[in-house]
Amino acid sequence: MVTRFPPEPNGYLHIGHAKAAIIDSEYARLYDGKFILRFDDTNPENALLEFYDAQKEDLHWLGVEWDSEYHTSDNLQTHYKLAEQLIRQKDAYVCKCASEIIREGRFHGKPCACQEQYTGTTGLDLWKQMLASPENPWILRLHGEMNSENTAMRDPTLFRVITAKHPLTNEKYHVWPTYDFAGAVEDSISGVTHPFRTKEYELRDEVYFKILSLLHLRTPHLMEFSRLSIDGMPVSKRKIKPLIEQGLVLGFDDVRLPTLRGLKRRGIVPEAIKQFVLQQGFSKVESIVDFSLVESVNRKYLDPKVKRYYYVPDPVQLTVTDAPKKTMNIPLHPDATMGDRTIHTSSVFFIPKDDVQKMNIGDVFRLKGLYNVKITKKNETIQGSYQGESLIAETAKIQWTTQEFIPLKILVPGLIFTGENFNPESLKELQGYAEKAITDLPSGEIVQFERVGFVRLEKQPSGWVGFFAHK
RNA sequence: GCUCCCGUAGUGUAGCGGCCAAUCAUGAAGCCCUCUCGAGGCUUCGACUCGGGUUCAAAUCCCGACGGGAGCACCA
Repeated sequence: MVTRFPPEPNGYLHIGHAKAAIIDSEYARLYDGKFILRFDDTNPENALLEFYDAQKEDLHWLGVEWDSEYHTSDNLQTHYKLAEQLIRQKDAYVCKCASEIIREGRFHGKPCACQEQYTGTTGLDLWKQMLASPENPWILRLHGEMNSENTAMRDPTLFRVITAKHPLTNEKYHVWPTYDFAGAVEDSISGVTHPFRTKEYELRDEVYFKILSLLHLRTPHLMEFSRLSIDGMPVSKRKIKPLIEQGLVLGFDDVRLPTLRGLKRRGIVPEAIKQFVLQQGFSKVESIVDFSLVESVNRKYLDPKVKRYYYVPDPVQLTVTDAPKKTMNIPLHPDATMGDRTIHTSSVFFIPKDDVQKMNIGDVFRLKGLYNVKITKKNETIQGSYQGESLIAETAKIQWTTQEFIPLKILVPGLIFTGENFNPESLKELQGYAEKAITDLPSGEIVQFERVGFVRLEKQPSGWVGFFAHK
């Protein structure tokens, strides 16, 4: 079994690409086959040099590995030869009509005069002229079935002239194959046995098979699956680009976006994406998945292996009047092999306002991992008294910091779209104090802030910032 | 408008004619456990779009309706 993942190098990869890449690579792995990465760079107006590498980086991060890679643009000479063959066989013709005329003809199922005239020897001649000079902006069309009920079969375009400079071939070529032609031909000649694609291409299957059969090329076994969409997280550049341009999101790696870079930045791990995608299976059923499914899978990966720290949102000062000075080694995880951090305490602490509001004078709570405190005064700040170290059942265990804290802002992503509209409330902020120990962590580390959630920490020039992944 | 695809709990998914008073996950509720509101354990809730047909037997096959999605580009 040979599969392939054929992205167009025109942007960063997103969860939808991930689904395709994972399905492709997993099938190949399952059947001990080969998996090819092919850049479908047949439109120089779209392809951008930076994205060849960016997409590879994204795939590496995802944990998708391929056996070989190449660019469709490497093979244009082959495509030209095959085109010639079709023209010679009178299965393709040069069409000089304006695009509106062509559109109308296809709509009504009526062929234009070019179909008869510009094929065979005459067609070959015109084709050569197309190749010779971009001054002849004609197209090459398949002689399909103009009266087919499947509109994709009404003499689709096979090649067109594009003069934009291509990131790899520069100005060497100006006649480029369309998706229909390039996709079919490349799948076939590169040895792909099972090309998977999303089901919006279904109507093009007939074109795909027709092209290959006219060319007497091997026919792969096409398979379709549905697009993966996440509720409130659109994937289309059409929707995301304006947001970036207007400065509403930070970039393609914004934590609210379902791009691989956005997900990574938010603290979603590749294993979770993979498992999530595999869980969806691949059927043709359209579904709009809830992001909570991703969160749940991710949480299960993170929980056993991520260090736990204290973060106090909306801190309120607590002074423990008779506090013993202590030096504590508090474990970073119930799994003791993950080590601990040392905290020196005095009489001053900070605890979350939310918890303070729920408590009254006389209540006893526990500074988690430290000791018990009884509230004696409650104003702007609160005062408490030391109540010993032994665990008391049913007391609230609250996370805390000492005066040795670092202020930390945590960005909390929400759904970036509500229906068709940008959600201006989609990025909230948490202000609070984190224990100093997190500054020893490498930038990019994901931690669990107890009772808050999983957060990816990033060291920026202006200091540490947290990105909330999920509870 | 025309053509194609799809339709199982709130969400995602398994099911491919009898093993289905329908699987698993997620979610919600409750209990247990735990020095977290997380994780783990247990329990509960919750679905075959509708109407016909074929069959001894239908979530599974056929037809129709309804609902959703896609295509009708010189984009992939």
